Amino acid sequence: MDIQENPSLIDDHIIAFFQDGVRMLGLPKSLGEIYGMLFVSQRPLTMQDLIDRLGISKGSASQGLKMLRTLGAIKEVEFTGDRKTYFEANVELKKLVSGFIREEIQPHLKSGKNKLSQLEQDLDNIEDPKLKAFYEERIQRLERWASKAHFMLPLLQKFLGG
Amino acid sequence: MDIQENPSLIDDHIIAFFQDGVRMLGLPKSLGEIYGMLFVSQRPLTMQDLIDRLGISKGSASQGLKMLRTLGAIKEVEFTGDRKTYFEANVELKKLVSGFIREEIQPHLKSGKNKLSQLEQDLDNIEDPKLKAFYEERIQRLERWASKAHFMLPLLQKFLGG
DNA sequence: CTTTATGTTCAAAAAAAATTGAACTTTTCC
DNA sequence: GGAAAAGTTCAATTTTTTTTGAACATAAAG
Repeated sequence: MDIQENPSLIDDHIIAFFQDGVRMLGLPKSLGEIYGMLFVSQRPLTMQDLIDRLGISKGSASQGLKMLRTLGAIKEVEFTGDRKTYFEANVELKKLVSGFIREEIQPHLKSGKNKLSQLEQDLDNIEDPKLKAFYEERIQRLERWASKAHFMLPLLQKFLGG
Repeated sequence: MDIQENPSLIDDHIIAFFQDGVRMLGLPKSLGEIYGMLFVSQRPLTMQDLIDRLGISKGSASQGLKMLRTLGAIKEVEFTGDRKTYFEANVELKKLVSGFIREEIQPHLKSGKNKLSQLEQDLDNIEDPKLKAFYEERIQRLERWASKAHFMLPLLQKFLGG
């Protein structure tokens, strides 16, 4: 077994934890690495810190930080007399969940709703009543699903927000 | 605007709906196509039906059906005197949700739990009390997240199962 | 036993997604 | 102004995921 400096080992493990975590959510691995690194840091870090420690490119770091900001998963910290922007992790689950819902789930539900309106219009062009009844049932089912998904989001937030 | 046979048009729209739907869940597009096709069919279909109608390969169809079966999203139907296996969609949301949780979410949570045990062990090797306290707080936080995720699943099922 | 229909498997190909790095912009400092 | 530091952008590349299709299995029918 290797002997290794402890904080570095535990940091690696936490970063790996987030690498997998974001994978489950369908987000790129580098997002997890960056967030994990910030999560486990006692002080805010610059983009260059992340590049050095994680061995990722400038482009990845910049894009990853941008997306994490959009998701509300990190916040910027400015120090007077220092041109660099520092970042730290938002560690409240509530914020992470609401950002994810807003950026990753809502848009899908919205586009799903649009598709459902289109489907309702499609129905008008079906003559055969039997066939029409069948499609109506199916589309209504999809609408019930969409509605449940819609009403579940606030519940999710409430439950994870405490 | 094109004039097109109606059921085929609406079928395409429903199939597209599921193509996007599975994408949101991180599943391959062909799964959505196959499920959508079955969802919108008034009678069970064979693998060959799916290949012909969707224009996908035998391999895709076979693998897709296998995965949908594992997810509990479809069921097999046998007709006496017919060698082929027919498939139909399970259209109860409850079944879809529980299959997805079982196959796609639980394994991730399980592996996350293992990683957390490892992290607790890592803690033992940290000497500096200040540092140790910091890491302890972070790991505890992750454990609270994992616990919430764990307890949310039955809620999800309950809410979506009605 | 041989042929044909049905279905599975998996290495290779194709497609999609993530990452890189070089060119570019902006800001600060001299 | 111009040099240097910090950061962004995006076309090209790499990596990962999905799909294909040919070889293989299995089982029924002649």
